[in-house]
Amino acid sequence: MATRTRLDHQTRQHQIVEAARDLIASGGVDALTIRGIASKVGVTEAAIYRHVVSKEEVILLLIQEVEESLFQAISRATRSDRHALDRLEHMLQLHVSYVELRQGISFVVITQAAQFEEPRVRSAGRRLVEKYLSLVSEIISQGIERDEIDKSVESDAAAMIFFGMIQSAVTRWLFDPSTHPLGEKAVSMWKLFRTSLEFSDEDADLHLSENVRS
Amino acid sequence: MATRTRLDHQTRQHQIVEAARDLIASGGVDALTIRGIASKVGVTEAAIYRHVVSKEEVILLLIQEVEESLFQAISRATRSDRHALDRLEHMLQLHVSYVELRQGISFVVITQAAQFEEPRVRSAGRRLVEKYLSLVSEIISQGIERDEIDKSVESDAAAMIFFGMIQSAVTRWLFDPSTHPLGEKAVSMWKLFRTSLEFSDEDADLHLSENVRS
DNA sequence: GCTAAGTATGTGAGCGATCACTAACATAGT
DNA sequence: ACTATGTTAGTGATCGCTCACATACTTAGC
Repeated sequence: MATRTRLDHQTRQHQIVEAARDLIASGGVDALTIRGIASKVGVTEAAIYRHVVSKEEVILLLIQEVEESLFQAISRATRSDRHALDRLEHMLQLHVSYVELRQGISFVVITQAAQFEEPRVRSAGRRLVEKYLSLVSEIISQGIERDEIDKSVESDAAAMIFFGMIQSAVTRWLFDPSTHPLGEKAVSMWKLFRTSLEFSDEDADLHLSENVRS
Repeated sequence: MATRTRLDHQTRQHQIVEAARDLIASGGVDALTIRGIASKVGVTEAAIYRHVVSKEEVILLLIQEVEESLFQAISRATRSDRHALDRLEHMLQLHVSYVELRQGISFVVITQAAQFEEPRVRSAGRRLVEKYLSLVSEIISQGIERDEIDKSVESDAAAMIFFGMIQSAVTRWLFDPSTHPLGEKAVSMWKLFRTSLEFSDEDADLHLSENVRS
């Protein structure tokens, strides 16, 4: 028998989450099985349960991992103190790159969890979506305070449109990646959407001078 | 034993699709089983297979039914010859009402089908999404021709944002219907989005944004 | 420093539940 | 008689999960 490799708890858990991510990315949620994870990790099914109490925990860990890596990926855009519109544009671009890199399992996982029955999975998904929306909404609110975004804009509605742009781009991209490149669609949508955040003409002179001065 | 009721093929197929819709609406795609359908229809499992060759056919019939009923529901908004922006607003409102009435199984079904493996289900989902986007895009193009919408608007990008607004509203609503009423969210997003379609003093707008942001 | 005990990580086998689907047979409607 | 619509009773596959047992690694007593 080949030498049985023994790895510690933490490493195995990490491998499990990674395997889970791969399985979903390649075969959808239906493909996420303990058997499949065991096979990918290279151990038996029972061994998986040494490091995870249930399939539900795998999903929760996966959502947590998605949350951490996504916010890590887009953090570069959020923590700068540049113009709010630039931050949003950068954030959109980073998010799109993240989805491409991870084969679409960021919000796909979540929206599917939306109608899962397990209450914990459901609320984990909801928390992630709300956290994301809050982040976008916050950037917009700051932009309004700094007179970088029109003050008539409702930040919550704007955040939802932002979120929706990603959802629609990803949906189409998942159906046919080659004819609907994520990046290009995102750019053209952003080009249009940003016009609704910018100042309208009536206040143009006033705000222009204010911004230039500062 | 109670008298066995015998119904014709067409009626049974209709019952099957309706049962499938209910099952998904209440328990997600995982809840869609032939057993569940049989139970809801009130016959045995084997009887279902008298009217449908496979579970895949049930899904295809369901997508077809969603397509027909959705386009029927929003047709009132599209065939009028009113202002393009009014048509879009009306369409959004009708679509939202439709989703509420049908408990969210319009695009939820579809986006989940996006990562199904079955090629036929996949392409049926894609066809529906593309058909919807074409409809919205067409309205916008007409609006541009009639000088009702700014000619710098890319109709495809605008259609995707429109589609995304529905997706994000539904996603949030599915998580928590009471705190995120579909109609209200749609209205506030539309209020914002329509400003990017309306005419603006393009030259002024363009120069303003460039000056401010560089 | 050696060894015995204890613990963490593995395996193989299998349990009960559920899935989509089918075969053999029954009976209602034409 | 014939066909369409049912039923009962199963099949094999797969699922999440568990149990009894094996072995690698860590630690404590001497």
